[in-house]
Amino acid sequence: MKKQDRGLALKMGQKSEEVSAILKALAHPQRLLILCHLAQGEKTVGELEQLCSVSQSVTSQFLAKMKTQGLVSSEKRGLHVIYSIEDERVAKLMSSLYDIFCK
Amino acid sequence: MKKQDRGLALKMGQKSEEVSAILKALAHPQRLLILCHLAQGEKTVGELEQLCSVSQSVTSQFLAKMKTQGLVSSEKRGLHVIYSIEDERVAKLMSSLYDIFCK
DNA sequence: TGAGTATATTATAATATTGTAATATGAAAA
DNA sequence: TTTTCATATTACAATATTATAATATACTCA
Repeated sequence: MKKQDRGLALKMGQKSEEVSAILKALAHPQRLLILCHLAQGEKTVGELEQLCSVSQSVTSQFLAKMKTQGLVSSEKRGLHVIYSIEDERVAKLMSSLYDIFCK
Repeated sequence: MKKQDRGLALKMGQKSEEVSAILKALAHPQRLLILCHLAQGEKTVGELEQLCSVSQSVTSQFLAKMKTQGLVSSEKRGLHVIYSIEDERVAKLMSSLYDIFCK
């Protein structure tokens, strides 16, 4: 094993709880889609429901959990609640996923 | 929404089942660690057990499932079974995760 | 104020994942 | 050929996730 590789494994070991928790949030077809749309800009709950074909309740539950995790943030604007990606690492990850799986 | 962004969302929509299934495989602290070590080169089951502090049974179960998914492959060599990453996209993803979360 | 709209919350059943313990297999060494 | 070592498999209890349906909140507008 090369020196730099040992470093990689070590750092991953320290972070594996945090990183796997984030991956778990993305590890659902419709949550992944929700984040994919949010990666392109803020959206209301209703927009996400339609774009991703997820029920009102599930959309709201998913967003609430991801907000608790600090992955997204929300802002009330009139009747609507607008969500955006809060964790920059999630934004980067979505971009990598696009590069790896969709090009 | 920009044209290129609609493209991104569309492609992600088509792929979201497959991609989220792969993410699910990584979305566990010790499986992530296993893949992190495999990303640095082939390893025996016993090596992975020790490197990741996972029981024999669980290590084997995790590897079996990831093999069924096509993410890793195995080869018997003498007494040992050696695993490696089979899906190049997983290797790329591990590398991206390192860049995003460990730098 | 009252109706309608957008979102959140709760309870719950169905299903999936996780970890443990015990046992099985199969190759190599003694 | 029996033993030992490395890995795989199985059964199962504990826990977590998912989706649905029903209800609640809270804001806006007539």
